[in-house]
Amino acid sequence: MPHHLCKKLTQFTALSESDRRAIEDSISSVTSFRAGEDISPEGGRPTHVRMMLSGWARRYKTLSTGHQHTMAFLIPGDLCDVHITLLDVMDHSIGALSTCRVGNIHRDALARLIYQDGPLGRALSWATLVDEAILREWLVNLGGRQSANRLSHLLCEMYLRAKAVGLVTDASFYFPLTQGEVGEALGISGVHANRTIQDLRARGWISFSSDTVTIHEFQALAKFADFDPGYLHQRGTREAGEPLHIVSSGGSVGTMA
Amino acid sequence: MPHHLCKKLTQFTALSESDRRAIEDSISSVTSFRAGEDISPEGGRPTHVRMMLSGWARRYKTLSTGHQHTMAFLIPGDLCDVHITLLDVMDHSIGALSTCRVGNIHRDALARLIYQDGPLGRALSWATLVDEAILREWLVNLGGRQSANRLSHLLCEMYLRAKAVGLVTDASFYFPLTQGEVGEALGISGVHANRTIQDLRARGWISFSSDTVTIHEFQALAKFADFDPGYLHQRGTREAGEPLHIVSSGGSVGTMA
DNA sequence: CGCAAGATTGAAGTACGTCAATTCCAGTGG
DNA sequence: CCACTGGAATTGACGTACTTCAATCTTGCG
Repeated sequence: MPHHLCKKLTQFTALSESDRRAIEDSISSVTSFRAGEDISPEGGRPTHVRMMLSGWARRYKTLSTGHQHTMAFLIPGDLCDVHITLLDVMDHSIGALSTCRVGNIHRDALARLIYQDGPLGRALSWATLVDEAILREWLVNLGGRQSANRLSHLLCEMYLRAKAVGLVTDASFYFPLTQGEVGEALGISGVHANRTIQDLRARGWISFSSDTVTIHEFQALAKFADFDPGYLHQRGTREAGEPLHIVSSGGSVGTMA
Repeated sequence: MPHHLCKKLTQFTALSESDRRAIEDSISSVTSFRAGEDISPEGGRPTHVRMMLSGWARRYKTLSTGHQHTMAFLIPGDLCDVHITLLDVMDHSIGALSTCRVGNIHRDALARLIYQDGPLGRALSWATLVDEAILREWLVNLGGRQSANRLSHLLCEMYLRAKAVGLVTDASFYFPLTQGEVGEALGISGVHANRTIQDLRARGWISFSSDTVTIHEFQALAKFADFDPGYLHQRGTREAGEPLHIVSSGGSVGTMA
């Protein structure tokens, strides 16, 4: 069932049927979590790497003040604890933001896949490096922009990432976060997250309904956020001037099929 | 000459003489840069990975507003562009903060070292994962603490990292940054960086003289910063309750040999 | 000695935090 | 069908950490 991971990896390279099966076969079991539960706690020594099958999760740390800071959002197709193939101890936690199902892959099994010489190994390494690039971009986003631009940037990223695994329909995608959780990712308080969301909503660029965001004006959002999709290293977003998502001519990318 | 890298890797695993020679032999040339010069520009497609031999550098991005944000400091023993073994295009820049010498390693040569099955390959992968852990910690630092605590955290980290490669003498180490550059890493203005530094100086925890910092009270600094060295995954800082650097009893760690 | 870059200081503005009250809304039980 | 409930969203008022601008002072260095 790991459609999403395969779809994601396809951005980097073509996968053979046996590669797909190798991923499939590496999943030894599937576990479900409810919103708020820890999938993998800080200080733990997990023997298995998790693959997100459905739902959203977050990578976070808790400070001694009690504040929690989210470092990454994990959506279907993302791998959780890849580094524990070498690093033994979790230096942060993984928590479920919604009901979610995760596939468990033994660390040795993943190590065999990722360190093998071939398309699959390189594709998995690529995915890990992209995760790191995303982390760098979050750091810059946090350090260099103010809240409204920051939120715009986050939404642009999640939109493209969701799209890459086929989870965007009519410019809308599942977005199960409370405003407080948005704040924990942007480094702002829940109250200010609310005001920031209202700002973007008043501009007509986005709207929410229950657990779903809709991006009405991707262009405007991207420009406002100074969003350059290059860091996602998606096929077509960076190579030799073929701007797939950011186009200077008119037309809302958000409404593309 | 890559003493520093070898010393760093030794934290993770013992290296054989042939491993050391393999690293040594992989360096095809050495280049020097002056402060302010770009070692590797954003958008570039470098064929070589750089290894810091001497001096300090930074990993940074430039926003459209002109603001630059530093995502990492690179000191002797650090590798610069490891991800370009797979990611082709640099999505950020590497810039020299002081005069520095870097060794050039062809991306294919590094790939052979890092993807090989054995202690050296695992040690290099470990170093890459630690860099990522540092990045996560910076994100949390930026998002969750205010400037004085943030600066304290940064100084604690750089102190331990410098120490790990043998660059700390009597609680002092080379620190060639201007206050403006400190600000670019902490996400604050140069003016505020100045006031923040004065704060820590007034508390008697640190002092500067020309290009050198001295950490007078590592303990106090670490406590103030809520600094937990676990993320550095250094030998002895995390495993089975043997707190090497953070001890609850008295005595300045900063003055240890 | 003199210059330029960086460090320092002051004053005034702004983005965001905190606290606390109110409203909204989905789910639950009667 | 409705009243009840708890969590989340929203709003207002006020405090504060930081920014910006601009002046002055230090320091390294040719």
